[in-house]
Amino acid sequence: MGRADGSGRIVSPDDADDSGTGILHVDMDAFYASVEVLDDPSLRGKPVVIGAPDGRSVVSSASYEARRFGVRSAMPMGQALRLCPQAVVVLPHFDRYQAVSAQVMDVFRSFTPLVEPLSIDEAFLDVRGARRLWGSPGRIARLIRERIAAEVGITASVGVAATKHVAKMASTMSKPDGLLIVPADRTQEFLDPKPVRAIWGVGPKAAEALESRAIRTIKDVRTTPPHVLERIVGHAGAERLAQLARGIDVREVETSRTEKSIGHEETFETDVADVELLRAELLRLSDRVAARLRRAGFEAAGVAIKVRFSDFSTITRSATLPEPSAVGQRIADASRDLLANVDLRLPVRLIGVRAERLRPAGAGGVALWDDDADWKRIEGTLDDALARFGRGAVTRATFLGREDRRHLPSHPRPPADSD
DNA sequence: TCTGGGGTCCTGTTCCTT
DNA sequence: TCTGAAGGAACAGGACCC
Repeated sequence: MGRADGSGRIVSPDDADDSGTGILHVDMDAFYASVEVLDDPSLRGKPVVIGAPDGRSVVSSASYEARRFGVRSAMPMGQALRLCPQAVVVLPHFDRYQAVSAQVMDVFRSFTPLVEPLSIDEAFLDVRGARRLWGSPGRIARLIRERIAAEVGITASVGVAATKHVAKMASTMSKPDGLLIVPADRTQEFLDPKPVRAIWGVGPKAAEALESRAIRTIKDVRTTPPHVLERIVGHAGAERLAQLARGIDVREVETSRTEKSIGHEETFETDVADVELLRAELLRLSDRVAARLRRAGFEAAGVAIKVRFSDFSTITRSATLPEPSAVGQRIADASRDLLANVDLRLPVRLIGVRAERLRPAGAGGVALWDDDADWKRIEGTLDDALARFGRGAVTRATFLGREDRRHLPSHPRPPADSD
């Protein structure tokens, strides 16, 4: 979601050149706040702030009326209300946002199957194959904006370009309720004067590091030698920055994505020093994580916990599970073992559980050996296998994941030809 | 002013295996 | 049997995004 207040908005004229383009980035304007206004028209024109009005909450979304007072997403609610005391604070309704999001995504898919949802309120579209049916990318962008306004009742901003990165930058600049087209042969002139902070992936830290070395614009990035860039942002970062600064972005619009982790975390209303309370909270969070794993048909091979102390310092601890699981108690046991090795020198402000290295439940299976080193592979969990062959018959076992192999503790490596 | 909750990706370190 | 190098996996932490 955009965080700016809409000043400095740039939009394309109706007859704008869209040659060489084909990637759209569509972003709803102040999405949560817009949905609340849609559902309660008396909020229209008022500074609306989404979040809990008290405690330790932060702003999830703010209407453009609120943004004019300096209110931004992720700002502590107390600070937001000092900036804009007349703001109407509305508790979030995530189910409703999901439903509206699905409606919007349906509009996208009526133009092209190549839709990559980035989050609840934005997506990339590849419309290069939709020209014959719907017209040029610029025309498709206009149609999409019209249909979202007419059918859903909220506004969206759209960036049109030859690549995902430039399309995303363009939609951000056109906000709110705008459309900005960057024809392919004007990409470099579009990029060059922009601040480094405008590059997707350059946050406050990287921007400060770059600016302290007089690298302030994208043109500066483009003309900085690779080894200098690498010293500032690391190998992978330098390579990515150098490419994006030249308008090169080879990433395709990906229609399917598999989750890599599922987690829950919670900030306590007041800091907690009681270990038993922390352990109880880990069980509750583990149950929620496990339920989501099962719903999604996944098992986790690893578990991580996160502990944030009263001074806001944060640590994480992670471990590999004895075997992949989607059972709350197993995840909770592992989480509690991890917590036992944390130095609880300060009261705890936040605690979280995350299931990592997800794999389809039952996929991969296990390989089992008997004493003669004959081995069999079966689908399912180790428990399934032991039930089938008997505990005594199995002397060695290993999980056979799709991309990796993890060994049971105290079991040796499988034979070299075992896969 | 006092910092949510959901994630992804990258880097450096350590440990294990070959 | 011991040692060291190389490579990979696991782990911890941080930056970043919405």
